[in-house]
Amino acid sequence: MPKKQETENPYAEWTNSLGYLMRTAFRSMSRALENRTSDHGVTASQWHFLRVLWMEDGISQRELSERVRMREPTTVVALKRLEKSGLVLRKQSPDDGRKINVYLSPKAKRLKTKLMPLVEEVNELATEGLNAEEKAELRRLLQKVNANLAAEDIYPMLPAKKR
Amino acid sequence: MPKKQETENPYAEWTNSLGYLMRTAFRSMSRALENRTSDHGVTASQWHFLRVLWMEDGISQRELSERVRMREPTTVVALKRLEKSGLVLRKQSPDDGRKINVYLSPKAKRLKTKLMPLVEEVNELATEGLNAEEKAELRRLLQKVNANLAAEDIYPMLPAKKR
DNA sequence: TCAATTTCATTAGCTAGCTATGTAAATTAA
DNA sequence: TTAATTTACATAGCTAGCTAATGAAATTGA
Repeated sequence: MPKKQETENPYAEWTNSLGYLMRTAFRSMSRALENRTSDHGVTASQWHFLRVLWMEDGISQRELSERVRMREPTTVVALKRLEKSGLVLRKQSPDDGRKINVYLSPKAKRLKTKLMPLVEEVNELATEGLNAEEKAELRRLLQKVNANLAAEDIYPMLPAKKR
Repeated sequence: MPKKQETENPYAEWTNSLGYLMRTAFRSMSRALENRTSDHGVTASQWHFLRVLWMEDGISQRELSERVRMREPTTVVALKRLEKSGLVLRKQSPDDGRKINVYLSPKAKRLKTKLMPLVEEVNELATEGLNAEEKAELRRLLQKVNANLAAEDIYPMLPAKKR
């Protein structure tokens, strides 16, 4: 164990823990994002669902859950709110009566061009002072962490084969 | 912009976003942690508060909020639950009638030796396959992100001067 | 010295996650 | 071809975050 910093900074030990760093980084990013998107009536959580739908409009709720890596009840509740604010429509699948497909409203599609720059802004703020290699390295390392934890996680890592 | 991977993986675009990676990494770690600590009646959220108190027993609720970087109402509610499960005691400060100091119970102090290895296990699982330099780099980059976002965040970065 | 301001904790009420459980449609198997 | 199983969604009830507003003690300042 290197003990170099500890005398300078009494908090170094636990502010250096991966869990602490993840938690604070995630919450700070969420807050920064929501500060910007809330003017358009979109929360940080909703943003994650919308981003997937902008890529794959019309997928089922189950598929959507897998994409955002949230459990089904979380998705159900999130979609109810998105539906209430007129951003998505839910239609029963004609092929399979169990499935409900989720579609973006025109309003939600228009929002994409407004929201994307805001998110870009947050990403740039978050990675300010990092060069291109460092930014790529951060992503790579986080993906590795995700892959490592996927073993005991809910869904297989994407791109997912149907299990 | 390198476009190498995009043709291989249709999800590469948004699964590469910093917000997505942070969110999934944080939630996966929380779940992995809670899977292990729940046997001892401790949630992932409570863990963060306990860890600070193991370092600085007897600090005020406000100070505790700053350390874990959560808002005061979040801390109040978390402490109520910790108090109810017999892990902390809250005593009004004799010096300042507004302050409430938070103390660990003997039970909570004993828990430290049981919980620390579990958390260590999660950290190792999360960073499996990364060498020492990569682990250090991940921490360094996350700290940089935290520092960048601190500007529009709630509390000044630690170690904090009293503001 | 006492009125105004600041600080610390709290409450109320909201969104967002989770697990456990239920229900109906589709699929599998007897 | 009907009974059992699986799949997809929903509901209930919980913890954990947040903002806004309230209350009470301490501090400031006229």
